[in-house]
Amino acid sequence: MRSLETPSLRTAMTLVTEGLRTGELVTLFGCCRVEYDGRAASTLGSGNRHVLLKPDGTALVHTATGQQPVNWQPPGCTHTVAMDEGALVVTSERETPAEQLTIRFESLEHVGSFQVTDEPEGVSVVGTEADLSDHLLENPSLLESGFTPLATERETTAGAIDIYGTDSEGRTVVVELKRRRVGPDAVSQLRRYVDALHRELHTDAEIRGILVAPSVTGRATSLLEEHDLEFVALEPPSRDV
Amino acid sequence: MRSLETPSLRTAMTLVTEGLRTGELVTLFGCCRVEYDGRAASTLGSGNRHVLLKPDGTALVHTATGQQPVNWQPPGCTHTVAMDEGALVVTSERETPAEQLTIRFESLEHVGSFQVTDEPEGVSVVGTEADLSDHLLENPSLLESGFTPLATERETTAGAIDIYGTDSEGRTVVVELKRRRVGPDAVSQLRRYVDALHRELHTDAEIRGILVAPSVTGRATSLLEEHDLEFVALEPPSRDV
DNA sequence: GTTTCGATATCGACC
DNA sequence: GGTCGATGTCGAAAC
Repeated sequence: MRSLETPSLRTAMTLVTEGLRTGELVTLFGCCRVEYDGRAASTLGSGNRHVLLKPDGTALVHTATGQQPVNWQPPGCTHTVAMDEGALVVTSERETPAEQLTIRFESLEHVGSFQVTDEPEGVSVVGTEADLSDHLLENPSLLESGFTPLATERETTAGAIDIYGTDSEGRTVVVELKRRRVGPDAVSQLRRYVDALHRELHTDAEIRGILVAPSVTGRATSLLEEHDLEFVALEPPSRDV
Repeated sequence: MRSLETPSLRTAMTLVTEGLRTGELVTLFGCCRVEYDGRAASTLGSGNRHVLLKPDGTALVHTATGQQPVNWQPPGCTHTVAMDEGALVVTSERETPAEQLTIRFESLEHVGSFQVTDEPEGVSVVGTEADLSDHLLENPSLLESGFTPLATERETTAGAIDIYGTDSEGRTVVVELKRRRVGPDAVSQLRRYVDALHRELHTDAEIRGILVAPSVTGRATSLLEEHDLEFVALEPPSRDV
């Protein structure tokens, strides 16, 4: 680990170069301009920002506000650093798609380079759609009495159905799960699966489509009624509600 | 600006407390465990991570890999710092929805606090869907000869139509724009708008639905044909293609 | 590689 | 505050 307060740009360049070479995580804070050109294009005028360069090729530029970086480059990019016309220029670029991020520092308040230990295990998240699926498969009556799940991720030409099964009267049931409140997009998704199943099964028999989520918006409710689809309110498990 | 190498946890707490109080951007690098509980729940074992606390209440926890933070808290949260059982504990929490992020440092390699100047102007991005819309409105024949735009963001019960107009034969045209390659979701969106317009106009006359994007996936192409919708290939402008 | 869909999506606009 | 749709969405899994 090495860290420098108010370094000269040239000194910082040496530290950043060495940090990138040895696979460390590099941070910079200072006054810079940023330009991006690739899938879109953007420019950002001079100001103080925090820059994070990861050993996997990720680059992030953060201002004082917002969860998202104001500019970034995804993993797999190549970081380079150089002096140009008195400025410290950090570039991060990739091909496919061709895009380039250029950060031009005119002054620096801090630069650091840090060794990151391997992650022993990743983050484990509870409360996802997969958990909701498990919960429902273990307790099919949460959907309705007599529901029998037959398959998960059942493939159709329109995509994979979350849960596929039958109801107490033997009708086919298509279940689409969402871990949070749903809008029109989820209704359309469910409808595509029901339509696809009608075609594939070559049947005139009723196929029920049921959207399972904590709640539903008004416009989505209208869409559900319009297409004879149903809604069952169900929260993801393992939440301290 | 203040910056400390391998600070004691207690010294770091003082610097972080002061940085949060004065509205500075605070960074920490060290060995920590992270827990989150709220919309979902997650745990992350011990390891070296980079933590960024913004004056707007954003918290970000980054590992060596990935563009996205491994844990985070959105803007508007309240950051607090305290010592607990020999560890430096940073918490970030909010209500509505109730969620809390807890970062427990057992050691620190660096802590810093930086003043961020106001952004004189934000980032300006070129190549968005709005640019594609402007481009098409200025050159309607890019869609097809004889196309006449009548409105943008025309409201329907299903949502707003990107561009609404008529073709050379006076038929109503619904245009849905996407700045990048489209999948089935965009086709469903266009279909909802065309259906809504049929109902609202109380007409049996043909309404054409045209999806405009750089390209389209196979399954989306099938969906387009299935519902008698059309596709026109068009790139967003201002890209150096 | 492409395609598809989930996400603690985030973000902005509008109501 | 809720709703809706865009995003340089990101990320993973299936193919």
